[in-house]
Amino acid sequence: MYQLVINIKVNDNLYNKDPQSSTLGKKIIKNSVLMIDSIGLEQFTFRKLAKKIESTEASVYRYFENKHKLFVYLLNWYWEWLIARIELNTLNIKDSETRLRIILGVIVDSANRNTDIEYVDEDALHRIVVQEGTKGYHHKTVDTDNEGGFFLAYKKLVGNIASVISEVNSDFDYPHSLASTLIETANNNLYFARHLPRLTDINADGTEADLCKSVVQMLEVFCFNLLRFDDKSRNSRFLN
Amino acid sequence: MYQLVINIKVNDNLYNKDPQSSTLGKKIIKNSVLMIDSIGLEQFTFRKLAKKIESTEASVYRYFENKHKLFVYLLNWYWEWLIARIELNTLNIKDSETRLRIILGVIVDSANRNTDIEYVDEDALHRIVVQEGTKGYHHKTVDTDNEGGFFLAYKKLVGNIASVISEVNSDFDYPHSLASTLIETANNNLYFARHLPRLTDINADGTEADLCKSVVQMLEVFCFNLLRFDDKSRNSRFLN
DNA sequence: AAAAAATAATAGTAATACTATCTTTTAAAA
DNA sequence: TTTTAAAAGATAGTATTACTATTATTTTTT
Repeated sequence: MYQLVINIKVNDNLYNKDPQSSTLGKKIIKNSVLMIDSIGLEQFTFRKLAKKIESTEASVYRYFENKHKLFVYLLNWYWEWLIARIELNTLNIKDSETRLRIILGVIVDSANRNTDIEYVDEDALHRIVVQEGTKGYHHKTVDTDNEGGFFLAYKKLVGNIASVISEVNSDFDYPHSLASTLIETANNNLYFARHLPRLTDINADGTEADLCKSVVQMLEVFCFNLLRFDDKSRNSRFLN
Repeated sequence: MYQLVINIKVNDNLYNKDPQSSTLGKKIIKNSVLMIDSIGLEQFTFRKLAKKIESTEASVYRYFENKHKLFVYLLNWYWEWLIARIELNTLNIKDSETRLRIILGVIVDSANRNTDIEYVDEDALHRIVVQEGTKGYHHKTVDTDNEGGFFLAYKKLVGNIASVISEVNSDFDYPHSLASTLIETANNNLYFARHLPRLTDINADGTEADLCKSVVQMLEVFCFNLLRFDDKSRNSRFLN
């Protein structure tokens, strides 16, 4: 057994001063994650954060221009971390269908990890992404944010998954849409199972692990049935 | 040609005083939609709204306890309107596959409508749903909101679509998840095409109508390929 | 040991998200 | 047609948010 220390690099337009470069910076990241997880993005303020870390609002502002940028910073951290975990977990795996299956597992579950960064609670961050992730890009500033490269990591993640999808079935016309849909569907169904159960067929009565397993199973049905059906050569094999 | 006047009924836990019952109330609804569409949910405040309709903050508060409830009210309005449009457009249509096809068209496009309510700009409301819809339930108060019945309309909408899905393929195990995924995927891909094109394969270069058409086409692929493949009898027909 | 950089302490501002109260206008009931 | 009740308007006030600015004190680097 071994643990890999991953160095997560985040787009530097997102901060004034790199939070990974100092103790205070890391404290800001760590406690932002914990606080947003416990009180939600709306209730989270720099004032409350400063109080918790026994620093001052002004000091927090030296790292992040505003709450939105801090939040998008955290999302980027998550996306980069997903990219890294996908890469690690599919290393040396030749068969693209197997790789896609592994990807689905990694998207849904933050548990099966072989990485560890001391100042970020990955489970809390994953909960944040599930609960509030879409607020990062459903925002009036999305276009300028996008120009600033705030969503490059998400695009890269989707691009990577899309290329595996295309390897599995090169005839399929919507690899990017399917990739983003799989990610969003994973998060939505985890959220729905817990809060709005009539919007899903997944149930959240069992353990956390059971829940993840059912979501992965469902994503596999969505993904592979769709891709297999759309493989025109395979269809014609059936039809002949 | 005829126009149907639909009466949209919204859960009365969402307001203090029914906005549909007075001129001021209707003015609040109408201008909330226009303002949120133009400046976004975050920037929208009761103060700005009051100024625009030449009334006072206090008067707005007499109708809605807070911005969140007003927003969820608007979402309910949209969901009820979708339910009504789906019902109208599938009236007398026997074949469930055709019904599902029609549903996909209605979800994506607010244009092909045969209803009209003078005090709600449906296109603006549709844009709001696409841009900010998920904020209605991705909220710390989701559980109490849910107990108050704030999401009954969305659940009903998903339930209705799910039952058509089950009619098309009774073997399919995830009708509710597929229904909610189709709605969310429709909205996401409209949004992505306009703002984050690398997250989708749909392109937004053509007209609004073209965009909608491509999204419907994609949803049809997602939906029917998935359902056809999962029809076990059909598969075995292929396999034998 | 001096200079530079980071942080803390403190203060202040405009805007937000309300609550409260009182007066005037409008609409419904007697 | 009056009376009365409800709705709306006018005005004021509060705690919190989302910042900016300034100065003093530490900490780090040279």
